[in-house]
Amino acid sequence: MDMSDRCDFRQWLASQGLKLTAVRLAVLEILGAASCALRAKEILEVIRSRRRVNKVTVYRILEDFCNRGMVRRLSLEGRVSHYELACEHRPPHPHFQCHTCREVQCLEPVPLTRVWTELQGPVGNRADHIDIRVEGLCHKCREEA
Amino acid sequence: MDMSDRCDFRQWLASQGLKLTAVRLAVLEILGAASCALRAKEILEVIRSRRRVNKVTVYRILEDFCNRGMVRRLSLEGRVSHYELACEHRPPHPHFQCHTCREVQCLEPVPLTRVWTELQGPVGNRADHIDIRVEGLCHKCREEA
DNA sequence: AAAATTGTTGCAACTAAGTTGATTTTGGAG
DNA sequence: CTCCAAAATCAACTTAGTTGCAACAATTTT
Repeated sequence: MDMSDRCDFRQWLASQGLKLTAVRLAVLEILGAASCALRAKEILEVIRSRRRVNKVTVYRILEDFCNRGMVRRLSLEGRVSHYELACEHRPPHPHFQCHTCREVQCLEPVPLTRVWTELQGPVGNRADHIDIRVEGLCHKCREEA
Repeated sequence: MDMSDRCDFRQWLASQGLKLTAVRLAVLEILGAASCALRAKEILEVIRSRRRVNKVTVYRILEDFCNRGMVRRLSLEGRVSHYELACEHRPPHPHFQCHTCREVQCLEPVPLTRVWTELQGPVGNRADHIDIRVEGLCHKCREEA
C-alpha cells in the first residue's frame, strides 16, 4: 500500500526550486515511509539516528514544505503539530486519534460535497480546506480495557 | 441537571459538586458571554481586569471543566488551545478559522449521521466525537484584499 | 469553639515545542 | 574549481502550559 515509491523526492525538490540537501531529502523520505502523521520530534530522532542535525533545521524545512503545500500540518490535540506528506498520492483525509494512547490513524477520504456548502459559514467566507478529526478509543486500547 | 432556561452557572457548579468560587464563576461567565472560543490568556486577562488571579488557577479550572464536559477544548491551529462553553445551549459545532486574521467563527451544527459510520475508521475503534475545522479566508479579510 | 480534614488558590520553578538572529557551511551554477 | 546565495548550525529566547508545595479557606468532626 505504500505509494511513496511513486514519488521522486529529488525531482520534487528540483521542481520546487529547492536545493537537494540531506536533511530535506530525509524529511521527505521519513514522511513518505510513515503510516501516519509524525511529530517534528519523531522526524528529528529518525534523522539523528543517521546523521547529526539541528532541530531548527528540521523545523524550518517543515515550515517551508507546509507553506509550499508539500506537507500538511495537522492540529490534532495539545500543543504538538503533526506532519504528513501532501504529495499527489496522499489527498487530505480525516484522522482518528485515541483518547488513551494518543496514537493517530489516517482514515479514508470521505465525500463531503453535501455538507460542504453548509460548512462554508456566513456568506462571503471562502473556505479552502476542511479538517476532520475523530476522537475516541482505538481498537488496541479497547482490547486492553 | 436540566437547564432548559438560560444557564444558571451557580446551579451548574452546585450540580457538579463544585464550590462556588470567584474564579470558577468568572470563567463560566466570560465563556458564556463570548461569541466564539477564547484562549486561556484572553480569559485570564478579562478576569484580571476585575480581580487578582494566578494563571495556574485559570488553567486548572479550565482543565477540570473540560474533564467534566462543561467546557470544550478546541485544537484550532498552532499551539494555543481555545475554550468554549459546552452547556446544553451550545452543542458541538464546526469552526471556521481565517488564514489571514486567525479569527475563529462558530458554524451551525451539521448533520453528520451520513458520514459518521465511515468516519469511525477500522472496525473496533469506538469514536465519540467529531471535530470539524474549516480553513479559509473570512469575509472581512476578503473585502480588504 | 477548636481541631482536623478537604478543597482552592498562589507562587516559583520548570518543561516542551517551537522561534529568532547571528554566524558558518555548502550545493550547484557558472 | 570558484563563488555566493541558500542552507545549516548554535545559543538564546518565547510561549503556553505544568508541577510541587505552601498558604489559605471552607467544611466536618470532636
